[in-house]
Amino acid sequence: MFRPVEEQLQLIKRGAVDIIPEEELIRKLERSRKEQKPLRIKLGCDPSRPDLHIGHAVVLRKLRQFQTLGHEAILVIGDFTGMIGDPSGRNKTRPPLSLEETRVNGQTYFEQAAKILDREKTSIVYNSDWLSAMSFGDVIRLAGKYTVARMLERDDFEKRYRAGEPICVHEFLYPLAQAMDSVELVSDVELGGTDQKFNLLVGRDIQREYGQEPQVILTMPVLEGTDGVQKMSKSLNNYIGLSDAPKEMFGRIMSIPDNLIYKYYELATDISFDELESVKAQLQNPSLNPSLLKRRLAREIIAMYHSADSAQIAEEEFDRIFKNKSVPDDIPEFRTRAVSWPVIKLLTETRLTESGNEARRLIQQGAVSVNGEKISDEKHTVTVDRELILKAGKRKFIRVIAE
RNA sequence: GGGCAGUUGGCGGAGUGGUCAAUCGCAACAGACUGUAAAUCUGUCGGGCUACGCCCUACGGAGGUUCAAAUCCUUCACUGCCCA
Repeated sequence: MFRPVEEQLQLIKRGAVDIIPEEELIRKLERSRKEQKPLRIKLGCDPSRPDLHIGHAVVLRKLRQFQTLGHEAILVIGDFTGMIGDPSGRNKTRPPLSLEETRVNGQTYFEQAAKILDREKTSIVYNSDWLSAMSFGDVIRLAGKYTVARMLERDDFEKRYRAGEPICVHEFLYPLAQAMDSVELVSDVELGGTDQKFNLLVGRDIQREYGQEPQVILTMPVLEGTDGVQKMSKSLNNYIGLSDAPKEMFGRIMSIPDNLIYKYYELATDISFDELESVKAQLQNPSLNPSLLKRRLAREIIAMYHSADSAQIAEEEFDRIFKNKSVPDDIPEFRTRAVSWPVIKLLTETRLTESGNEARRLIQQGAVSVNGEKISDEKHTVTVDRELILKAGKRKFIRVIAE
């Protein structure tokens, strides 16, 4: 049933940053194979932002690999911890959510995660099930097992503390709560991004405190967003969402900087080791246009979450708009009875621009056109005969139709 | 409980009575160019307008001083640091 340990290890290590400690993982794998008993692999997720992107997918895909190897995937929806607000990787306290909100988000989360995981073989658990049952006394006893100095070892806590930024006491409880999840689930391995390393390690200590064999931790790199610098996240608007339409995905992938191409291939696609090597070699070849590799990357990713066909359609659409500078297939419509429209009014009314001033600015910058003809006079009046295409900037179009 | 410092536009961060819709950096947007919605360069970046000038709203909240306040005073809220 289980493949040889060496073979398993090769797949498990792909892309991983840390496996701590690796010998323990090997021991666990050996035992699992001998006893024909799958390892329990835990992945916690934060339901405060339920829109998954390919950055989340990196670690979900790792969980999927464990499933493929026959191990048991446990997805912990942090509905309870969502109420605390994990400050990992952020320098600010997050606003807490209500339990209901986190439950709803958790469901949404799973729906999207199911694009990657083997739906039938994934256990979904909500940590409010056990955490909300803990009494204040339980919590104090738990808190007694860790020290403030150790908490302050965590990089972001330390930074915030030094910078004189607020750290609330409840934030210290987050790693402990997450550790209790591991105790409750008796996890063998816990996955996470490198930014989760501290939390995962606390899990080991607390499991030991509760008389369990500590979990092995495995961290995956954090994927930078389309800006190429910051961690992919929705709030920075540098993400590629798993539910994004193919066209949207294509554009966003094309906008990543060249130096991220390899990383994306490595962490976000399933291409083989050999192909990865070939991508690396091609990137080093100065006569080869990197945009070709980006195109292929975009097609690979879209094929995973949509289909190969929609990937091709998205690529054609991309060329039509940006290479040939023509109008996309389906654009929003605006119906009107009025025949004469001052351009500025039409731009604001159709929501192509936020304000009149913005409309004026765009006209001055030569970004506005009607049926392909540039409008340079901000007092211009547009006559809506039957229909026309209004364009503001390179990505905003609207079809204006006379009623 | 006491003392000190702080709260500025999406973010970071200048500005200590008029010349401040607020230097600068990042992000964003536009144009040019290109190998792509990369990079680079240039410009824009609160709202409204009868528009090279005018009006409105805005520098944590409320009130006050003043011809005039982001800038001074009072008070409330929040945050950090130090002492207890």
